[in-house]
Amino acid sequence: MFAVENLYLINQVIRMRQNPTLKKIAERLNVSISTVSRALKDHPDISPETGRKIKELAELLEYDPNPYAVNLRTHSSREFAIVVPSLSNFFYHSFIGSIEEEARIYGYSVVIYRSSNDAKIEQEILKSCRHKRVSGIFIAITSETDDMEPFLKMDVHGIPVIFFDKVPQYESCNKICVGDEHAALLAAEEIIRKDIPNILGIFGDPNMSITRARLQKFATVLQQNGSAVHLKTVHARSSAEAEQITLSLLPEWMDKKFAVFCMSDEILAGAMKAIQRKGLRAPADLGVIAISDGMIPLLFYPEITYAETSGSKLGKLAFSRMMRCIAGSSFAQTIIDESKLVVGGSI
Amino acid sequence: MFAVENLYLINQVIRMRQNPTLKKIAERLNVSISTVSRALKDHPDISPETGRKIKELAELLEYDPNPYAVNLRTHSSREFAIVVPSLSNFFYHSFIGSIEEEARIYGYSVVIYRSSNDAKIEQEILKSCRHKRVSGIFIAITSETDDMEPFLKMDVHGIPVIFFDKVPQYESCNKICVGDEHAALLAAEEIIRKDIPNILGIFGDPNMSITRARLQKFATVLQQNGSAVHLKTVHARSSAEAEQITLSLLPEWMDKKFAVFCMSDEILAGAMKAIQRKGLRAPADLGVIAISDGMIPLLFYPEITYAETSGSKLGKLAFSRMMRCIAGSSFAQTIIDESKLVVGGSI
DNA sequence: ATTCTCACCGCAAACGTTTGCGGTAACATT
DNA sequence: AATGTTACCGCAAACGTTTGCGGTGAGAAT
Repeated sequence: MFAVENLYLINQVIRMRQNPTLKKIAERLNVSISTVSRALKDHPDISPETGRKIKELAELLEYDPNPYAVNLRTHSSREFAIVVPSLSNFFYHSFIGSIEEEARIYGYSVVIYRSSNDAKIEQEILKSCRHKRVSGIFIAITSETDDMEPFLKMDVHGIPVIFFDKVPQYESCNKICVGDEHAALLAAEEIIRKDIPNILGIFGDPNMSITRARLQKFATVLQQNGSAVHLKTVHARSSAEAEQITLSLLPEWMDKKFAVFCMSDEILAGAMKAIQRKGLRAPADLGVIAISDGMIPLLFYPEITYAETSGSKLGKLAFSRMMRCIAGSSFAQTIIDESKLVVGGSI
Repeated sequence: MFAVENLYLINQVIRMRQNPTLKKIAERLNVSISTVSRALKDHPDISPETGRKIKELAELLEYDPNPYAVNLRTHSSREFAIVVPSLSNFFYHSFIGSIEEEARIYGYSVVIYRSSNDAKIEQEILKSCRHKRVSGIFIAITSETDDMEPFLKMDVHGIPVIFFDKVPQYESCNKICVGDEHAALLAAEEIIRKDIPNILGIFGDPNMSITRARLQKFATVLQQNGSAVHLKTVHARSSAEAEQITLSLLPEWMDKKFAVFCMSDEILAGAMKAIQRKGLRAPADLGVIAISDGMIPLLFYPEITYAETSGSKLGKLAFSRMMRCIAGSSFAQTIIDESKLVVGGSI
């Protein structure tokens, strides 16, 4: 008596614990597993009658195919990986958010990896992606990544790789980048429009390609403008350094009409701190303009005018490129996302 | 001749494309699959000699077990899920980062899901987690989540759930929360220490438990302090609303010695905009103090004094709780993370 | 009555692991 | 010489799916 009750209980528990499988549905309906499998995907070989019954029961039991079994059989994971150097960055968040949104629609899930800007960790992540047979990889590489071989290996394994934001030099791969030149152009044009003669341009690490691109274009546009614009450029490797530099430079600019240009959010944060510290206010005492992902500029009053580099737009572009790769397009392409000027009131 | 060459090529490609498996290693070494499997996990039944050879070859071929096959067999995915209402939030980033870091050490990977604060999507995510048999779930629930049933279902399936930050009322589950009361206490104490008689307290949506907790404690501590502190509390549901309210209230406070308390980063951002707009400066014109995750306060000069609610610390706590659950601890616990005061210069 | 179509369905192998169980030598114990 | 022990290793089933192929019965065509 006790034993029977016990067994019943155990069965109950097992029933509860286990997800329904094809086999269970098949047994309940006295058909074969293959029939159930086919019915669930509307295979023409299945009669309408049988199909209906199977689908009804599957619905009732909340059947969902076991993704691991499916993958083992078909090698398709319906899972994307996004690899970024860091998560503390508004740009990547909006990128991730945008990919995630699209992926949901197509029934994919998204795994997010953080390389901590460490090439070693990046390698490990790539390996794990290979073994997990992800459907595709979106990656912003670390600043020290120089070996393309792991990425080519992905290709051999049939896993498409879309580089975004931080992309390698290597030509024939899919890259989706921010329009560095275009953003710099927009900022420079706004400065010219406001007719400001003196510019303090604060840029990032001169070794980064993004710095070179933005600086070069920014300088060129200002120079091309007939009137003599005086541009002084400095480099800061961190927010704190940007603050320091700005702080030490501000005094000598105070007697002229001038503006500060910050090439990134990080630098903007530092520069704004120095500006506040000196008790200055835009746009009365100076102009401020930046290239930004669009969060920091909104924290100040007046809001900072900036050329936006939109992560979510980049995400959409990257995703559609990815889908094309999955559909079989083997051809590599570099897409550059144009920027747009968001006018605050700081210049 | 051509055919032979062709075949060779095809074989090459196939060799390249396919990850090494137990079977391949076994064939190369003329041993059985079981032996390889056991050797790779140092099973005592395997002779040192055989073990060495197998491990060497496995190393050479960069063998890694196919996670899908392993899961199918063992039902262990070594994969955690983190579910958050939104990604645009510094607190969640640092939480995610911290979980991810720990997980890497233990050989787990992390999937991040975003519920968009929508209970429907949250449901779907949970279902997908169940079917993927994730090893565990960290979740900050949406504000509309009221049904505990899906979570209990997880338990039945043997998937531990750790609630963090936004947790349900329900008693017997694992919750890791920010010490709302403690943070409010720290802020209030600092205000008392600075001997400021008038306080404008800006709080969030009065229906949120977090608001109630912070408000209640904050008010109580101020009241308990013998000297008569005047506290006016207002509620804002967004950054913009906080700005509006602050803007309209500031004029009437200008003639007194006062401070603004912001219960969150969102509100702080709005309030600071109003303060800048009025041309006021802390700490000369007014005091500013907040409860924050620690990013926004650093953008201003002087930096805002705040009681920190650390996502990364919460992550560490949540992770160790998770590991204990996986190890078999069935007992539920609520952990509250104490806050700490970070002194800027705004009060 | 024989053959041909078709619509419908099941068999069985395969994906790559893990693991209980059983087997075989070699050597030590009676 | 028979038995026991020990160290090593392989067989085979199972996890849940997908899919090529072959089979059955019913009706149509010859």
